[in-house]
Amino acid sequence: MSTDHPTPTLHARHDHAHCVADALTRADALCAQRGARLTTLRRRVLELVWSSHRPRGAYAILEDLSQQDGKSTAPLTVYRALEFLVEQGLVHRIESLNAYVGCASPGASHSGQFLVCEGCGDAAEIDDSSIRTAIESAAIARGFRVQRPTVEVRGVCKDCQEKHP
Amino acid sequence: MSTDHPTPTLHARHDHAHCVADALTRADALCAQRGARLTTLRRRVLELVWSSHRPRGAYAILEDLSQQDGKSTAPLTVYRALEFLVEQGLVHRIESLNAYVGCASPGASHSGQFLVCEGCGDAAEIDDSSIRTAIESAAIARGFRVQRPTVEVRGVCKDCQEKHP
DNA sequence: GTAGAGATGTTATAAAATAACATCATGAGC
DNA sequence: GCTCATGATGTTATTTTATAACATCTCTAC
Repeated sequence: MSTDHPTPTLHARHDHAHCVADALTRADALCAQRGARLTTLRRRVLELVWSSHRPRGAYAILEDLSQQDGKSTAPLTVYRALEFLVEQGLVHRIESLNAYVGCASPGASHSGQFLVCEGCGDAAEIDDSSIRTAIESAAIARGFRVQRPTVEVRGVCKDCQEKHP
Repeated sequence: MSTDHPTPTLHARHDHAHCVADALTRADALCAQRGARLTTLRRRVLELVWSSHRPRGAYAILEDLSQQDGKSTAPLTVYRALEFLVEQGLVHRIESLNAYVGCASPGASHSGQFLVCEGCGDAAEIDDSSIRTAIESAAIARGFRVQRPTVEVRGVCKDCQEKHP
């Protein structure tokens, strides 16, 4: 499932280096505050997840990791790091892509809503309260107790629409 | 990932045989109307998907199929049938489970919203207009064109809550 | 009846995820 | 500082999920 997207556009114009640095700093702070151990490996995996705003597969991250180190790493290593990062709310898993993406606002709510562009592959995290409450209401109406809502909307982002009119 | 759930409860009380027969009849009608070929194989796979209201993995269906026939079937056979059924809107894929479930109202809208119970494993399909419009509005606000919204809500259904208070 | 499209069969392989167990590192308590 | 227990990582093997490439069959339209 190598989804080769042309170029990411959704966030094309921003200072991505800053964006990553920011994410790492917030992760450091959050983990310190919680007494969670953001080890070197986990931090590196987090950085690799953040290397773009496109969800990345575990094996893609694995490759990066292996390449950086020269030696090859086992899948489990990456999966374990990802598991930790997801638990800490630093990374989200995009179910419909079997891939992972950095969380835009760790520490906060976490409804897990994404607009996934078919064009560029970017996944924009949103946190729309009306979606959240609509889901909650629908569930309550059926006596269903919500634990983890997943919203993944496939479509085409603004930039990609402009490119291909 | 063998999610062995105790017993399905969400739809425990209904006449499931009737439920399946109904689904097959509607599928026949829809495909006839569209000129789509609901072959014997595809119909059998549809029936197996409907064997419960729990999403079933492709390989589980494959096993059933092989067992029924004595001879073993190839995965691709099942995947191709499922692909057809999903295209026709007769079956939905639950992304977060890598599994398939019969569509409650084929031919109709198809927003693809599910309440997935962690207890019994049942996936109740809902079609809540306020969820649909909330997603649509959120997308529009960001210039995003929606193609396929996916909503999969993990939680605990009414019956399972009553069982484990 | 025949051609052609679409459906299925067959074999092999890729991609994604986990299991079981060994070893290593870190930090709390002494 | 040392020790031990806990948690993190390494290693090897395997399972689960999904697709590729190509051959053969089977309907349907003509």
